[in-house]
Amino acid sequence: MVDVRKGRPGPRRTLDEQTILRAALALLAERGADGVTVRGIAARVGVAPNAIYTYFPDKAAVLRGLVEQLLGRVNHDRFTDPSLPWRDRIQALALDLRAELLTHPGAVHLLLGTPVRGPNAQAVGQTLLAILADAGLDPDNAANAAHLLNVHILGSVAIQVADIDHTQPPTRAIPDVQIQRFLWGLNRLLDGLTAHAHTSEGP
Amino acid sequence: MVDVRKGRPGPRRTLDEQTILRAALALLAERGADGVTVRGIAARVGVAPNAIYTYFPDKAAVLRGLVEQLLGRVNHDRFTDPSLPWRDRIQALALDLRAELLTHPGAVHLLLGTPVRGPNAQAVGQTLLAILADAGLDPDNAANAAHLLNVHILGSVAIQVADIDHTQPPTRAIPDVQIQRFLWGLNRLLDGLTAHAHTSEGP
DNA sequence: ACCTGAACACCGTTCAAGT
DNA sequence: ACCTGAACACCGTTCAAGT
Repeated sequence: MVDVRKGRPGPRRTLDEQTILRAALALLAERGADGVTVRGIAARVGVAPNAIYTYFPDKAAVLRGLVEQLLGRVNHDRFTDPSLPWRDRIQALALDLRAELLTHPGAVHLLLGTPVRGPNAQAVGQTLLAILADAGLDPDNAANAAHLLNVHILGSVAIQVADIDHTQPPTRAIPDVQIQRFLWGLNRLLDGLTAHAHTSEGP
Repeated sequence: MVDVRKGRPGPRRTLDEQTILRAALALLAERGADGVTVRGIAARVGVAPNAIYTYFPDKAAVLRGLVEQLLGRVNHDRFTDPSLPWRDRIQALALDLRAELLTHPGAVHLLLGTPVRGPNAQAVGQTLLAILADAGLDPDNAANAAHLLNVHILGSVAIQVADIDHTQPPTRAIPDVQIQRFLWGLNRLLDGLTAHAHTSEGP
């Protein structure tokens, strides 16, 4: 693909950030959060362990990139249509995020262990804020509500994952009770937001 | 202090579970979650690393004990008095738990990384259920609500801790904004529970 | 600039042995 | 039963060196 002049070795440019992050994501899926290892990633892409440090300053940076990659897989643009009821849109977005996090066991621990400030994270946050504005919340309340929803989604998944684990990654059995509890809580929460939005604005 | 007969070494019984857990708690306070190490605990109590395995089967068991120890420090009995408004009691309990978790940075990651099923954890859960029953929730709804509150408390603290870190453990600066957001969310949530309790029981 | 080999300072855990 | 010394199979990260 790229030009290979005559000498073989030297700066071979076999890697890039995306390749590393893909390997990390695969490792996360296969071996869980503890399986995401600098040495493991390096081995998977066929390189010496310290070669990773050419692309990332340290492991924490790799994990931040991994989380970003994960959030990029959530298509939040689907929920911007203001003609749909805002409750439905938030519920759908919450379910999507939850599902994406549950697909990669241990991803939540990364989410909760690393400050999430990348572009994809902000994009999801903006979508959420827009929906909440449609719901009639002023900016301050919308910010609080977005944080509250974040807490509920991440907290729910984290606790669910903590209670399972011990088993192999291919735990695909979908616990129906868990999703019911998640939705029950989400709806109580949205009830509370509705009530607050009504008291905030006049009759 | 203890009797030293003639031969010095042998089964010296210098340790017990409590001593180990106290050392682990100190380590958690001083060095954060990653600082809680089998070797570190052993060094702190003056013993070879593998001596710990006489009292705990593995590190995970030590962490479970540590979390239990932590939950034991929350005096939830104070909030059983049914003459006080249930909202106030839940709020006080939530603030207590939150404060206890924030006192030991990294404790939340242990809470979220390990299934919590010990007696102290169950006791806190029972107190919460009792208050929710006083609020007029039937057992099913009370169980869901207790879980929801759990999620909010643990999730809030986890996100807050994740956004700080990087600094030394003695970060005692109390962020006022964080507690306001925590209470705002908690109150939205309680609003939602109130609304649901009213629709559940007749007029 | 990009990669490797070797090393450093750590981990959790196990095993054989001593008392 | 309780503890130690030594070892195993790992970590993340750094450093000097090669191209």
